[in-house]
Amino acid sequence: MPEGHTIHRAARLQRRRFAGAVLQVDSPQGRFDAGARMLDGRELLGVDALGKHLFHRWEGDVSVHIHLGLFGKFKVFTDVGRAPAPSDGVRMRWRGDVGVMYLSGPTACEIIDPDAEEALRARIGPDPLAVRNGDADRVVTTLARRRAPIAQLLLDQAVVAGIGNVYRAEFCFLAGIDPRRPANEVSSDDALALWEMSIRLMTIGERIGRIVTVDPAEVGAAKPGDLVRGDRLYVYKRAGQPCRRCATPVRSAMLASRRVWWCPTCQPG
DNA sequence: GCTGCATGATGAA
DNA sequence: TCATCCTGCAGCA
Repeated sequence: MPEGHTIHRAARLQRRRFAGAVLQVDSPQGRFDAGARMLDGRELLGVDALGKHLFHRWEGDVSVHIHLGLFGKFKVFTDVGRAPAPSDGVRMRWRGDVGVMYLSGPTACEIIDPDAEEALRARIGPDPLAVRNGDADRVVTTLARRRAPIAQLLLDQAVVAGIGNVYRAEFCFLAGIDPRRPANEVSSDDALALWEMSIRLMTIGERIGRIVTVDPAEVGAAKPGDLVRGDRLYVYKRAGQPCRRCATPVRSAMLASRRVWWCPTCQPG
């Protein structure tokens, strides 16, 4: 499910499997009929991701913008003959010699022109999975200037791109910061630590395809991929359960209409 | 079968 | 801050 690591992983896997292939494109659901007709029979040239946005580059200078939103999913089937029938909700389908891909539930699936793409990219902040020079400074500076709760800003895609509700709660835990603390009261060292852990942990998430923030050594595992469900996160959705570090019950609250979790002892206000 | 919820984001008020 | 859109699935009757 879709935080930035999911999108970047999807982009990488789609690139590997489908780039260079001529694809049959349609929209079983019908809501992308016009776009699908335009793409049908073209070669997919490339796939790239920025934050939670993904772009498909097609032969003939056509780009498609995808945003999975909360519900969107890509499903890829390697064995063309054995791909299941698409569900009613499949917005876009690809079929080719190399595989089959179904996209369902996206917030956005649209042909995008260069100007619109440029405008979109301009409002996306630094992406921990696509780091550029100056990104760390930009994030630290932005956080230092804003009074909104730190956890709220970590979800703001103009501030940092790709972090979602799971990672933001986990990063605040690992930094020892109460998620409700105003961002301008977070030290620049802590802000930098948040940025650097987002790079480290989201990179792991992109590689293994799931969110793991718990240090494997803490639960006697060798690597993040070995952690079982239930051991992978410190605070997300663990309200009332004991903190893994200090046993204090994990708390939760709504923050700008999204729920956030934290340990009141490890994350003092 | 129905209800509510979920790792997201937007536009109106 | 609220309503709305997007889909699938767990939990319940």
